[in-house]
Amino acid sequence: MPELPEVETVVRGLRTALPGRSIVAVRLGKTDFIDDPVVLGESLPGRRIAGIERIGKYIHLQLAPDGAGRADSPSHLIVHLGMTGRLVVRAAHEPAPPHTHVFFQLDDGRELRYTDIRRFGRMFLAADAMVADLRGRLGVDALDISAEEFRRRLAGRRARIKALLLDQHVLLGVGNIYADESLWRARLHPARLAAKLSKQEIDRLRHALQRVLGEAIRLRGSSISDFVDSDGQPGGYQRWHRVYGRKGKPCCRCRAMVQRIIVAGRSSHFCPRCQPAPRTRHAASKPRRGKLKRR
DNA sequence: AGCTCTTCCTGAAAGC
DNA sequence: TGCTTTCAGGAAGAGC
Repeated sequence: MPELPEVETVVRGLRTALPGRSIVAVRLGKTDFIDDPVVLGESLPGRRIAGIERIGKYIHLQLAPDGAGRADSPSHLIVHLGMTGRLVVRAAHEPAPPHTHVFFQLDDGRELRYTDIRRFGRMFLAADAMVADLRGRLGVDALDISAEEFRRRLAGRRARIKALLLDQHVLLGVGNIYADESLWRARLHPARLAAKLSKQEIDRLRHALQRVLGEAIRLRGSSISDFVDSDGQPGGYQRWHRVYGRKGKPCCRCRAMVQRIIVAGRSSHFCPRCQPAPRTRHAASKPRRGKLKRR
């Protein structure tokens, strides 16, 4: 599933292939994941791709100003890969895999293709203001966030740390795999409440997070089920997962059995020995004695 | 504020 | 063996 390292890998690949190319034609299959497929199909032909960047898990294709004089046409194509989305550049004559729903025919005989089995992805055209709005609603990129900013965003939050790591309004780019891997590395239980983490624990978590993300980018992402880069190649970081998908296997640090529980509605993998569970109020509280307050 | 549940979707894996 | 059920999850919205 594409998280920050996978999206970064795709963006770097697209950057070697797309800038300077123009979109000649657009062919669409199923379009229920596209905000306005008609406008997308009509306004992209003739547009030149100027650059590609990553906004969290979003892929942002910047389009050069419209040569046809339609000055008001949106100049940003935003793509979110969801769970199973793939953006691949291929020669136009090569057969496309099943569930390929968008074909951007390029002026060099190749095609940028969007394939998405489950169609959890999103695709839309955006004007400048919409991109600014998107950025404003989202948190700070997990790779860039400073220690101070990370502490500030977790301070006083009574949510579980796992929930906050996944919350794109807090931190950008982290999904289930890298949340679990970072928490293992920082030796923090996923159900710990953010407000109860010490400064040292928060700093340790940020360090673990950025290290895990950096290593994953170096290995071109994790391919669990569907992920491939813009050349169609899988990543390599899945071989280095320490807890994700390792339920029942020994912890790489202490040999205790890796467990899987649901935290914040997400399956969470952790080592019960390295990542001690928070004290629940239940277990800690003494039976109530004396008179109960009337209300 | 933050939790749980639901929805979207398909294919793999588990269960019978 | 072959069918049915369950599960996975990013994000948003509802309801509590």
